[in-house]
Amino acid sequence: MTKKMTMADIAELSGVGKSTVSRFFNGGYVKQETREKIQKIIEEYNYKPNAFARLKAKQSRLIGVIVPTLNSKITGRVVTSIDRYLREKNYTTLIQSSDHDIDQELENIQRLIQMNVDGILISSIAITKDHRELFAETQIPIVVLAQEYEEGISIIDDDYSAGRYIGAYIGKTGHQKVGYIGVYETDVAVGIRRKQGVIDGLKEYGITDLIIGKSDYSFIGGQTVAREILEKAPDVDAMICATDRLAFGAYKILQKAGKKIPEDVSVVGFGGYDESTLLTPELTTLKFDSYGMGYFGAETILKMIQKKRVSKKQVVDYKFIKGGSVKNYRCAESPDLL
Amino acid sequence: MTKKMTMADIAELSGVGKSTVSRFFNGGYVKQETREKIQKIIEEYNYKPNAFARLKAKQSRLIGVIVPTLNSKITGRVVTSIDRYLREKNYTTLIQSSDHDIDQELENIQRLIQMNVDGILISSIAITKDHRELFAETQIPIVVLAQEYEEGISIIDDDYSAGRYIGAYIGKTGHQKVGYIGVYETDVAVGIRRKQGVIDGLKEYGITDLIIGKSDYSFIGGQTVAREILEKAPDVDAMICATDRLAFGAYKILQKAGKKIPEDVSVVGFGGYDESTLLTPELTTLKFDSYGMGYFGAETILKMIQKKRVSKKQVVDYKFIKGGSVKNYRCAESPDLL
DNA sequence: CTGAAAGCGCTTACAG
DNA sequence: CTGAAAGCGCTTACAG
Repeated sequence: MTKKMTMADIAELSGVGKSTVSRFFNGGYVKQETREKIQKIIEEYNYKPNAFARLKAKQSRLIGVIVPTLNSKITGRVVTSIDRYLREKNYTTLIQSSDHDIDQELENIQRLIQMNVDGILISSIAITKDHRELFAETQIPIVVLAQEYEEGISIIDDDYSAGRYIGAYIGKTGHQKVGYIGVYETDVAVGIRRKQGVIDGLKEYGITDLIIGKSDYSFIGGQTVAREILEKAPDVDAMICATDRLAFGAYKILQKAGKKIPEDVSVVGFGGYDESTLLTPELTTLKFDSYGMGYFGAETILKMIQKKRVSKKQVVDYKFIKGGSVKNYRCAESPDLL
Repeated sequence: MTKKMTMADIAELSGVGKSTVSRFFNGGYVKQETREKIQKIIEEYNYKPNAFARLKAKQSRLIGVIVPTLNSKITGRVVTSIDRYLREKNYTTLIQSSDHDIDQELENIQRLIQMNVDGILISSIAITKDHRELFAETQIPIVVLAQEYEEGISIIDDDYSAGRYIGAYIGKTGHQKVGYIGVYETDVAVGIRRKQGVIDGLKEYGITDLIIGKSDYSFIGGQTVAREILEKAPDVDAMICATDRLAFGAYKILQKAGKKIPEDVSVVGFGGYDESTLLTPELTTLKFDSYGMGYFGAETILKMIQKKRVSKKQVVDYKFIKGGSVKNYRCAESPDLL
């Protein structure tokens, strides 16, 4: 393959028409004998068809994946999972990052549409009116990841239920003064639903007066809000953090302030990063099935392409991970009761 | 844009020929007046040309980026940086993950070549004979990231020097029995050069007898090797880890074994992840400039496309990050001397 | 089961 | 400065 081979070259070398070579690749009728001749040439020259030249094809076998950032543990897991699934099924994954910028995200959507992808998986931090308009205009199947999307298909974490679980856990263990480090409400899944779950979970145990702060998704942001909470409520005895990374920020600030975790302040997060088990004490957290989200997302988009039936909304599982960062006030001598 | 617009549509709507619209996008001669007419229609319909239909174009304005995994902090930084630079310059980044599989990586290279990308940035964990053959066959500019590539252009971390720095640091602080948690030697940069630097740095201080273990890049791998070292040399007083993630594994094992860091065993890594400052004690480590690597890689590939001169090898900087995981035996009362 | 021909959405000499 | 025409590497009816 010293020069780039084309389908015409392969056709000539194998002594067949190029339509036949095309059919060979797209699963059309080709006699076994012809098939073998083509196969031989392809292997000899290591030929791979140019996926982008399939201008007229109904299917491009290209799937676009849009992520808010390439810098996140969770995103890494989701995309890895998608890519594995799709590659297995002979699709090519086109990954685009929006770098937390809505305009860039909209641009990415348009670009992928123009690129004639067969489907788009989008993990957005917020579905805006512009998104809805773009989605409505196109025929291309779209699956929204991690955010609920009423007008279409989505795969979501069970944010409300997870939040409620954690809220109840903190209530049940006898905490009194609770701080919440959340994210902005443009992110409906995490900023609203997860938070609401936490609030409702706490309410079950009579805790209604919590201190709520908001942050972006950064380590620094977590620190800033933790500091604010500590100033407003020096007697805070628990910090619930919308993500593990925010919890990392809380750890940092609490340590600096000379507060012991969990003796003085309990900390809990959402995420279940590997690193969390290394903290002292290990972070109590809740792990969403990110690989599952990627898997179901990929599976669903392929089903949609094949016009199969898919559920409007699929909810992926989560798992509670008990670390040592939450104190049990109710039952100090047997903390494993919970 | 209820249907997909084509250049022909835009041409018709603006009352010009489609060659003119094409020229508009590619910086050819277009009269100001005509330019405005086209501009107006484009904005109205929010048209974006289909990057994949530029079959005949000399330039596709597509740059392929191949990474070993999407699951790494460092890779995330590098790719984010590349994507920002390229987007700024109006190029589209096509990210492909090899998922630590050489065959998949080779496939990715071929696929990108067939896709007619203008250039390829490849961060490989190993350059094999197959790589060299593929690279030699194509005319497409290629920049290798993180590995030295004698036959071409590369951007590398200064692995030897960094290793030597750390080795000398551990020697200087008076350690005696040193374990090294490295990676396999197929990864020349980390598996060989970084290790050699460590060995030479230690030698400067008379330490020649170290216990060397090898691992993949995983948390679990780090644990396994740390355990082995501990068995072989219960009196080990320092563990040098080829990456922070491996150091995390070492922390885990040492904690389990009841060894205090750094009183009983010092630990040091390479990476400089944010999380490392959260460990107790904070991990002493060395941070490579991954954003710089992405930036220089992107800059270099564009220069190559424009047939400008580029250096064969560019070395990105590193920074020593002093945590609290290394004990200074030489001068225990003023540990900040170093 | 196979090939010639038209067409996908764009770019590029070329003639004006 | 602009447009008609040919061509990029593929796919798809269609006729055989």
